[in-house]
Amino acid sequence: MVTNISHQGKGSSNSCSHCNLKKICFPHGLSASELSTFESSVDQTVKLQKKQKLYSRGDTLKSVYAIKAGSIKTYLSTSKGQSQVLGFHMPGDLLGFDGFADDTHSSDAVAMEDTILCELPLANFENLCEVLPGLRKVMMQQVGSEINRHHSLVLTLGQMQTEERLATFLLRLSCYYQKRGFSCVQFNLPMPRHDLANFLGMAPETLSRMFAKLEKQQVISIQRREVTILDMDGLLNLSHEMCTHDVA
Amino acid sequence: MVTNISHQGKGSSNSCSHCNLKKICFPHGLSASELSTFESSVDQTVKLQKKQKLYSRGDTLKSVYAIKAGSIKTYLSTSKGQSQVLGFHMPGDLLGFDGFADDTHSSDAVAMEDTILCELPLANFENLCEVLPGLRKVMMQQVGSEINRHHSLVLTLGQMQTEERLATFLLRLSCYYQKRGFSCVQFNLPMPRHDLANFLGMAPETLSRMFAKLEKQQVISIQRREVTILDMDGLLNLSHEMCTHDVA
DNA sequence: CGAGATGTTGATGGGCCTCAATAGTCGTGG
DNA sequence: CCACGACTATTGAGGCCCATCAACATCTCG
Repeated sequence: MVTNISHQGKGSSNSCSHCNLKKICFPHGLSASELSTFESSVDQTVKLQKKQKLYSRGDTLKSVYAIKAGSIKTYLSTSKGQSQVLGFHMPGDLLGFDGFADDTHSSDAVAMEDTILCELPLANFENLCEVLPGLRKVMMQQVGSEINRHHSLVLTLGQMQTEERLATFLLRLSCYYQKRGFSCVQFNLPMPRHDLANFLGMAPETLSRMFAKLEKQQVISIQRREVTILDMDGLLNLSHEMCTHDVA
Repeated sequence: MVTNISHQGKGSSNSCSHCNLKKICFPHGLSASELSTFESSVDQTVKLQKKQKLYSRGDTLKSVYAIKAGSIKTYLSTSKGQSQVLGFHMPGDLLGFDGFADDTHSSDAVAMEDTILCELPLANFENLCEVLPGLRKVMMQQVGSEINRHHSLVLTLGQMQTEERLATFLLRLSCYYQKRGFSCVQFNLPMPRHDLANFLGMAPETLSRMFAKLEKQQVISIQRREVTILDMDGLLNLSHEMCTHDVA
């Protein structure tokens, strides 16, 4: 269960209307009056240290979370000790939809680095849906985006070879950063090789070899976790996919 | 676009309160009064012939659908002509969540046999969410279930070997039929080998070999599309997974 | 500095894809 | 009723992609 999580009450920093993520986070699409109603219900901030869990499989769904800073990895575990990374989540992303089916989380969420999240308790959320039509719309959009991301991941894992999986991932990450105002040709991988390989359904050694292969083709250059895309068209050509979806 | 679809107005047969699927479909969890409000908005029935499409990638989201009879396959296509089956949907299942992100369908849906669906226009849906708290709850549950199914599929494709994928699939299908009151040890595969192999991320030949392998181990018997599970524990042992999720 | 975590590179084998041929099934029409 | 072709499914042979094992290099941090 969740223990040792640092909760703290609402402070001046916890104002959606002044948050620099408001265009991609929860409040996206809410009117000014709706927003003021909304932000008064986001009554807590959660702080996690690196490797600390936000929730585990089987935990009761208590809140929906938005990442304010840091990053979160979600994953499933099997009875045999295997695991599958489901996604890497960054500022502006929402977490907790995995618990909607039966109010119980079906996956695990852990902080990849020190992370701050905004917490919207489920009871507040349901009340807000009653009075804020815009929030219902936003929620359905967010849920739809999550489903689309899963679809893309299934396509990647089911049909692509390892090189194409990596190329596709890099392109999505590039788009993802671009949307948030960062460079789309140079960025850092927020996760270790081990996690990325697992996410992409391959062995870490294979991932390393594919990075080397892309470097040799002069499509990218990578040092440790810093990626530079040298040939965007080449990368697109390897991935056979338009860059239309969010990163998963 | 969708053409040649047979729409017909509401008739006596289109009553949710008398539908034998009401426990697993949309109305699940609605009160009696909510249900009567709800069913007056499900104003059409859609009939599809085998191989006819319900919607295609890029179509505007107009309605959410519930399958009344028949079965629907959803899939993604790539620019290279590849495709990935996302799911096989049967009576009581809902369709259309893939369009919530931007009111545009991101996948294709086609009838695997002659199929009848109940149609809930999006405008009605949004109005109903305004007045029916139970509907919002049900929708979030359904969406959560869909997300959980995707999670399981990602795990299957990302981590399992072909034999384990098939065993897991058969177990989920077994649970699925059991929930609907059918036999969990003998049932028919509603899809051809080609589609099932694609869904499970393997070549049709590999799928055929895995069926043969399971037969040789006397875990199942299969003739054409009729499956009989001979050794449920053996199947569970091969799949390394509890049977807790709906079939995808 | 030393230990553990992280990442790279090489050698080897196996799981599964591909290609090909055969068999079985279904729908259609003579 | 059966013949025919199209579709679906099975089975075999060969080879490649990638997992595994192992060794080494690099980085992080107490």
